[in-house]
Amino acid sequence: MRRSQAAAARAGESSGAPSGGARGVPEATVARLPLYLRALTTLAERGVSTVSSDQLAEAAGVTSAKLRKDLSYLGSYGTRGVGYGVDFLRHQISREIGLTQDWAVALVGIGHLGHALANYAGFASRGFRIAALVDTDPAQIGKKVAGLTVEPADRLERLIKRHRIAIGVIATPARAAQGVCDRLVAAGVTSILNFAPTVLQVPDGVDVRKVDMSIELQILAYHEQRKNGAALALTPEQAATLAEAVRG
Amino acid sequence: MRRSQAAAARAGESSGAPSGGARGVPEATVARLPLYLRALTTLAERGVSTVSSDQLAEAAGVTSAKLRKDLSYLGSYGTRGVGYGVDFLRHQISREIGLTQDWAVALVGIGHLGHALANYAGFASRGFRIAALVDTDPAQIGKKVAGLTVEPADRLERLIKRHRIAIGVIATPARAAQGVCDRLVAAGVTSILNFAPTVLQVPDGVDVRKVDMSIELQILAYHEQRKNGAALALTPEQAATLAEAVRG
DNA sequence: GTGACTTTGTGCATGCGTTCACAAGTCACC
DNA sequence: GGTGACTTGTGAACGCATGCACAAAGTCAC
Repeated sequence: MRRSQAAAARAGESSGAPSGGARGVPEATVARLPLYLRALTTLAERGVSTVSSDQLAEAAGVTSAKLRKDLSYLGSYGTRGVGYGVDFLRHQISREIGLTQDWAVALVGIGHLGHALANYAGFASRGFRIAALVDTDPAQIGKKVAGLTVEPADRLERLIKRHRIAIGVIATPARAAQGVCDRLVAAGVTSILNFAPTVLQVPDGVDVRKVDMSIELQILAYHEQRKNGAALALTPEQAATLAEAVRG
Repeated sequence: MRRSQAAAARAGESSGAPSGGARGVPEATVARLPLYLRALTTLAERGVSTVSSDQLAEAAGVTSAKLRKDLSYLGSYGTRGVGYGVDFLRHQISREIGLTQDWAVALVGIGHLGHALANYAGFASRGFRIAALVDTDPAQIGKKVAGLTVEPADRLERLIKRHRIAIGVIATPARAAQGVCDRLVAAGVTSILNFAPTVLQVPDGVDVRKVDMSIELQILAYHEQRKNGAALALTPEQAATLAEAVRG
């Protein structure tokens, strides 16, 4: 049975996981761990060996109380009166997220965005290795992108099995996304990162996360509208209320 | 005074907005409106003129209760016993988000990702118009990308003023992002969409949203780790607990 | 060893978001 | 005009996330 992306992702029901899973880190915390990890990496490169929750929170863009509570879900990795060991904490978070192992990723859709993703260094530097590039466009197939050959779509299943790929990235046009998604899932992929502007339907046990620039822009536009000239774009009701207020 | 991206964005304190703003649509709802809008557009193209909350919820990947509550913040735009008028609702949401007006956008950083963004059709089809392409790389400057000429960075301020740009998109490497952000803000930009893997510091009144593929992948990896072989990657504590359970 | 100081870890309160369940309203059909 | 089927809009309950405030636990100077 298929369920919606939002239903599965939001509810944090990444089922298939042993219920109760470990110590049960809240979803909101999980989403911030990569942020902390990045801040810690920056600090480590700068030669910092110890950091307080205040400093780390500042670097990660959160409050120190939130940071401490987040970290407390992982364990007691700090030292009172001192702070956190940068390298130690970095390792703990890496392990928690699962970055100590290597993740093979399939990238489907080698258009402009696919090219950008294939060449993005941020993947490789974490434990993510793009193991397969796939496209349906005959003009793309066979071409070398970021050191890999673009394969035709019908090899998808074979590639996933051979490279033990668990994560798929969809960078196709919207109309092709659900089909690609279905094939990925059928071949055994259980985590999908979707760049196509579509809601994907997946069965239980498959996680979907989406990255949607158009939606982000629209959210910004909403707030922008309220800032400048809220008066320039009034709803009929607002206009009426304003008119009343002025008269009254 | 500078505040962190997360602090400002999460708290929904898009300050600068008249406090209380309109009827006060919750932030979580605002984030879903674009989803509904997209689903409605698809339905309209298919010739559907009326839709129930169940159907629309299915298409948008949310529950019908959530959808109805979300829409109720905008007003009573449905008809009991019937559903929602597709075109009417579409227009109402568009207006609420602010898509009835044209938004000029500046795109800074014309690398692989910048190219992909400049060519992305999803922007133009909504009310977003890329009005300026800016880069520091001399090799890029002067080139035509998606019909626009790439301008040098020192023209940033002038371009923003001339085109009345309120929204900036940052697609530079991480190390350049904060500098670009500062210049955008200084020139009057009050909404920023950040693709660089960095936490941006901005003053009150400026909204920042980030799109970070590396973080999304890490969140997927976390859940993936719990699914397959949770046994393959045990923490010391988990291993101990397991061992005990087996013995006991 | 002692006292002053620093910083973590956490119980508690608060607020936001989601879900449930149902009254109120609409339509079609007889 | 009345009846039954259907769907919205919303009050109320619940649960998750955040912020606050402080005890617990450590360091450092002397």
